Amino acid sequence: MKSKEILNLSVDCVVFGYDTNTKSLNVLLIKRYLESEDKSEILVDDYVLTGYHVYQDETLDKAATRVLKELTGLSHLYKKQFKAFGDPDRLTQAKDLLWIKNAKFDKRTVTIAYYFLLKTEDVDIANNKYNARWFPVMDLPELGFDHEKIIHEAYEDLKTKCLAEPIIFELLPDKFTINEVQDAYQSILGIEIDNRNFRRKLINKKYIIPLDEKQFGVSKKPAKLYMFSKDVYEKMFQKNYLINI
Amino acid sequence: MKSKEILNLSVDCVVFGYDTNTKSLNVLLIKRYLESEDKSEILVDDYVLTGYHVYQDETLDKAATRVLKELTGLSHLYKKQFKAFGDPDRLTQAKDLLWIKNAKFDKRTVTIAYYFLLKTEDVDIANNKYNARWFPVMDLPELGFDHEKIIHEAYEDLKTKCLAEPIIFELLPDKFTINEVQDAYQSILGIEIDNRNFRRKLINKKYIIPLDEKQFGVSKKPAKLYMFSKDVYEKMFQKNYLINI
DNA sequence: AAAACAAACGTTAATATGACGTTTAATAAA
DNA sequence: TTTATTAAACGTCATATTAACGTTTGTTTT
Repeated sequence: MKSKEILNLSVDCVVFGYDTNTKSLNVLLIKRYLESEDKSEILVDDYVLTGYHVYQDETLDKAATRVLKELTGLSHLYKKQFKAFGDPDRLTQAKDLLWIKNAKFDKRTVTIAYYFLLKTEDVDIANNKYNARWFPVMDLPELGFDHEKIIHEAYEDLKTKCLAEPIIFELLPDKFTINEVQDAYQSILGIEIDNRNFRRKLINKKYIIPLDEKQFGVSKKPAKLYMFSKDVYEKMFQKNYLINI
Repeated sequence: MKSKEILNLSVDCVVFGYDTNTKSLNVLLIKRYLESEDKSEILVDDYVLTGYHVYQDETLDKAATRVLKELTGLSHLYKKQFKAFGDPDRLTQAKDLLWIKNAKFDKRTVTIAYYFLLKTEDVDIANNKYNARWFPVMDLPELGFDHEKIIHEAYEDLKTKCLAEPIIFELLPDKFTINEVQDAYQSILGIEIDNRNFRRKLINKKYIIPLDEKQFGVSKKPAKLYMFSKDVYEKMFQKNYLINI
């Protein structure tokens, strides 16, 4: 007979926001700050991902979408369920013991981790009820629980997916320059790319549509704007079975 | 305040076994057969993946490894946690209702799904206490619960991974011919590959080591044997940041 | 009008791929 | 013992892609 264990089931959302101006991939985090009852002691003072208990009759995907909506006000973003974290001691390490003793998490908590892709500018950070803040993925603050690990695994998955699918455009504005795409790849993958080769490669793609528009308000020669056509991409697309080992 | 819900937490294992002789990628399944108490009715008669409740103090990875060991007797195989399935109604569709009414699964069951890679021949199927059987992934039997979906998603993930990492060798014997590798790719990806081009490509890899050995017992010109050196692969390996969109 | 500079275009060699034809070495049949 | 058969293994060539550079163009700023 199976023993019934009380579990918590939650989703956690790694919200990746790319900032075209600073060329930085950021993660949206909320403050976890907790004082002891007599206010003599700060129990925890760090940042965490947003996540929440999955409601009784809710699918995992819906729970993640709900959490994201509450945090950012946004829906219909690129979403990926990338890993479940459910080791029995995952919330009971080191300093988090204090939090646990506060009886919030007395049982194993399994969290289904998702990541979302958007543009940093699309989140109205000033009016955010959770006081959420952006942090560059390369310069994260002190993180609670195992959330640093979760972010790290999300980032690894994102990097792999960037190479195989045109999800970079989920991170860029609808109209972008070739150099902005290059900057995004460079920043996210941590590599240098030759501009001339990259430009040629991108312009030759049928689903990169040149617009009759240029940047304006820039202090040098303004660059031509392009857009990504998901439509064209999907229609022309036939899986490229290149064995790249 | 969070409502506490009783949950079942389980792991499910998609065991992929490749058969070099039949050139078939197979999945290891066990029979689910259940009669009503008075034996007047067959409640369920189909196949399912092996899975089990995660023990109280067990990590998810260990639970999966334990289930695999009990099923196949094997350890140290290629393993990947690829997706969590936890929708509230996932075990309560159609005919599975009978099973549910039998009160085995009265609550939401979240399952963390893994897949494993091995050679079909490495499992001693005759002495398997669960009466496990191999089924070609392209010709699966009637499956219980949402296990067809789970297998399908595992297979899709495997195909993607095959293109980017040399995991094909997890499915092949230690010593193999070039044509056996080609057959494996063709069978798994469902494509045709030109033998002369494929051979050239593979032989040029430093981590494909030619052996001073040939096949024997074959009725035509015996082929040269090779092995894959994970060691060489990892040492020479520097991530190939080819943006393939 | 000139300087500054990013945007945009161009060149060439090396490498990889795709689509084929040919030779070789083993067993099986004559 | 020779010959046929067949998969293994090798070779060729045209095209495509990549890497590594140099050059020109078109704005804005001085």
